[in-house]
Amino acid sequence: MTDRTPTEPASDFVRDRVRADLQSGRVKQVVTRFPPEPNGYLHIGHAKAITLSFSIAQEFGGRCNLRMDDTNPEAEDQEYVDAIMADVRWLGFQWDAMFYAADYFDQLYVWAEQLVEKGLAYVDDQDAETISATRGSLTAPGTNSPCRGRSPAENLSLLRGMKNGEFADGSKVLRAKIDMAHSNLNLRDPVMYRVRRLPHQRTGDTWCIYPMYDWAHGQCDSIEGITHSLCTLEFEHHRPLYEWFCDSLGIYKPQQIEFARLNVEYMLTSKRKLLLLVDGGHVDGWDDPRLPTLRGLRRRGYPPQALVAFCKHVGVAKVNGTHEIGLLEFFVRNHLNKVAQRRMAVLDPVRLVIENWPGGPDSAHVEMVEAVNNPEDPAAGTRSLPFRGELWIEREDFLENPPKDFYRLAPGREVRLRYGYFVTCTGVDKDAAGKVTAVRCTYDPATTGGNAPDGRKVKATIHWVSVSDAIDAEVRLFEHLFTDPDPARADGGDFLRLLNPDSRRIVRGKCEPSLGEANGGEHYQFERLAYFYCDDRDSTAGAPVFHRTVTLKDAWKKAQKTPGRN
RNA sequence: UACCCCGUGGUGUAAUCGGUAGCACAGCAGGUUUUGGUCCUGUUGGUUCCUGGUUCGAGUCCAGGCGGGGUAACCA
Repeated sequence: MTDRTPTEPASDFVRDRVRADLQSGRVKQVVTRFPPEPNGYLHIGHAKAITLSFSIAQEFGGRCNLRMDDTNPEAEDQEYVDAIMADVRWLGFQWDAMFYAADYFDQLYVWAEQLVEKGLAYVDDQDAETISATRGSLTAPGTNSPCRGRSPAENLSLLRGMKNGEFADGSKVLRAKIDMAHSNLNLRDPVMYRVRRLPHQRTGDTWCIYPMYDWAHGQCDSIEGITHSLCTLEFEHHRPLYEWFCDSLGIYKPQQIEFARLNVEYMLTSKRKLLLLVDGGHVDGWDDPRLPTLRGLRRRGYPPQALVAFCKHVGVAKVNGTHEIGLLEFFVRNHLNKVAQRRMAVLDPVRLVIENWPGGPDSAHVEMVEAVNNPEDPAAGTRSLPFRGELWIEREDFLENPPKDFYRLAPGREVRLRYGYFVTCTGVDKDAAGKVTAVRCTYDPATTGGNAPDGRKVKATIHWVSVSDAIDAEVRLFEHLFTDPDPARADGGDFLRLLNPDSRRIVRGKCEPSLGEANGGEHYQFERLAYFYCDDRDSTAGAPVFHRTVTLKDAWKKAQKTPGRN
């Protein structure tokens, strides 16, 4: 951690434990770690684990390592290692040290021989199916392998043979000798090493035997002096084995503490399901803005600070629950409100014609108006915008027959064009089908900048963009990827049926000219609409692409939906 | 039908050694406002899963139920 100043620790069962260990003297300096397997991309669930381990170290003045749990070369790849490092940094965390489980393969092997010599591990010739079949079931005990009685000497020579490549892949495994009838299936002689002739991204062809998770994880933690090994609930049953290995080896034994993984409505974090979405072409890739991957959320425009604030806020417990997506969105809006510059853009344009504009609506007469960049941040300054006799306004900001509580534009009604003038609707043009093609109005030249010298009020202020100055931009409007808040509920591949067909809608927006210079990676608020992120992948010079991050709260729209349904 | 973990308003979480159930989001109602945003104020929701026990006093301790989750890869 870069900042080692202890901050105010929150209160939860993990921190209570850490505090107690510090007080009792069992632990002098807290050391945690984040141990991803480099076989996939990080998602919001990992963000919680990362935030937890890193911030606990930070709060208690300790250290936190990043460790690649690369014990199975099958699906692991350097590409993922790089992506994971980048994502952790993006969240704003810096590890004190970076390690790889593969760095400990030599030590692990030495320890394996020790266990063999102690008679606590043996080489089994049975194949995978047999081992699985003899493990018993949840309710029935397993049965001993015929190889279980081999002598330490024979096991040692067999183990060396495995290591030296004398046996075919899958023909032999090293197993811990514990108890085939144990109620915890993880203790029914778990496999420690398998023979697998695969090049490892870090150790190359050095090894043809690779350690299993259980045989590696605790010892890696031990070597690094991890004091609190935080992991998710499904590893609870592994803790006894984690401790059995450390105890049998007589090495330092870290404290494993399990917590509930993060679940958020409308989001899926299962690696397998995410893979199905990507491989099935249901999304554009691992960084699709609709995905809960960190890379996806980044392109959606979710600021890392908001993600971390959310993760800290939800806390940590042992109950498996699901968070409302609204809470996450609250943190996103909360952050963006303070940092995003405001701009005007019209996404569903209809023409507003100012009949009394000097020289006529389509005259070259133009006036520059000053607009505030961010009312929450005076330092963001102002910009000027061209105002003319023909403007684009949002189609939904005009209603020919408005309900009583609609106070935007309607025949005879006066509203303010933000930073521009007060305009009064004088009529409407429609096509043969009855669709509004233009809204007509007159403006009050005395209301420059949107200020009425006589102090009269208008109920609404609407946004606009000058027709002849507008730039077109591709705008991608995202919604939840699924129609059901709990897509994981559907088992198998069924969750694909819950995909929201409207999760991405692409429109051409009419944007104020300054948006032509938007750069990838920038966050904006399009006033009265939503927060948008200028995509750094698809935007090109002068042709920005905007991603809707999250809409602004909309009291009007909500009022429309709730009372009479919608 | 084995073992392990868990059970506090709609959601998530808090409550020093047992001592009034708090916070955030959401909801609702006002106020401010050149964004129906932000901000400010007020406010509705809980028999702390149930039953019994210990105690002056139980969300907290004990017992028994009920409910939810997890676990049977040569994956992690």
